[in-house]
Amino acid sequence: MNTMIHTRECPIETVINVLGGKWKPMIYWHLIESTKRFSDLERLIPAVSQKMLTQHLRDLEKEGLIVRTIHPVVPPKVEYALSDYGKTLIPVLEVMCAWGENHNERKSEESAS
Amino acid sequence: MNTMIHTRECPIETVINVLGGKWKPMIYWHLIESTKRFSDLERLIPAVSQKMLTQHLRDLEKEGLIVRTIHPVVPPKVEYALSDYGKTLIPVLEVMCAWGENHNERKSEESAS
DNA sequence: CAGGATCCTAGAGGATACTG
DNA sequence: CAGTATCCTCTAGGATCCTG
Repeated sequence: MNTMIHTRECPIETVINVLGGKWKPMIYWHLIESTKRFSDLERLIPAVSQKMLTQHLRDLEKEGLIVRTIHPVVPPKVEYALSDYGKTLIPVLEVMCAWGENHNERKSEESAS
Repeated sequence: MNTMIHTRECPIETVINVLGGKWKPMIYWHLIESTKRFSDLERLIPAVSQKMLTQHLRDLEKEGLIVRTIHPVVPPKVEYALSDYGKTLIPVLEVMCAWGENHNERKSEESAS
């Protein structure tokens, strides 16, 4: 495989596409902590619409980052968890998170001066 | 302006917002290599429109990531370079890039099977 | 409970023309 | 050369209603 970055789709865009949905980082973030049900995520992220929550979960599942488990009970019980592969994103998120926090502080200071 | 909104915005979203424009990662990526003129970037990123190139450059400048230097000559000469602060993003990009490349390969294999 | 199906809007981005 | 200024398109996302 060619590792000449410029000739291929920028891998950074890949990451942004994977996490780029409005609520995806937050969804992912909550799943790092533990497995969650659909209604858990709705409660944890009150502003998200059902439609987008569903759609983002499907996207993340399609990328192999999360696993959707349907328990055949009544009422329905569906659980979402990070896949082993999905966990490989955690260190990436941590690095991003650290920079993002610093950047937010920087902007706060600058608007306070 | 105060920072009353201390809802602890997810720092990951901060990174995504900073790099989230359609061409921002690519612009940034080219500037890592060296200082570039506006026309250089147009040539390096043929698909970008003038409008978006200008707009994204302004955004990146506003975030303090790049520096815009106007040389008072005729014809105009404007150069864009990473700021020292902007360079702090490089390690973050490298981590993202590594994961993104791996993810692209993974998806290639899966669609080839 | 965990969604699917519809309809609708805002804003990111594109196309084109013009200019100091 | 390095942009503005307009106008236009397209889609991510929101709101609402319905169901196995």
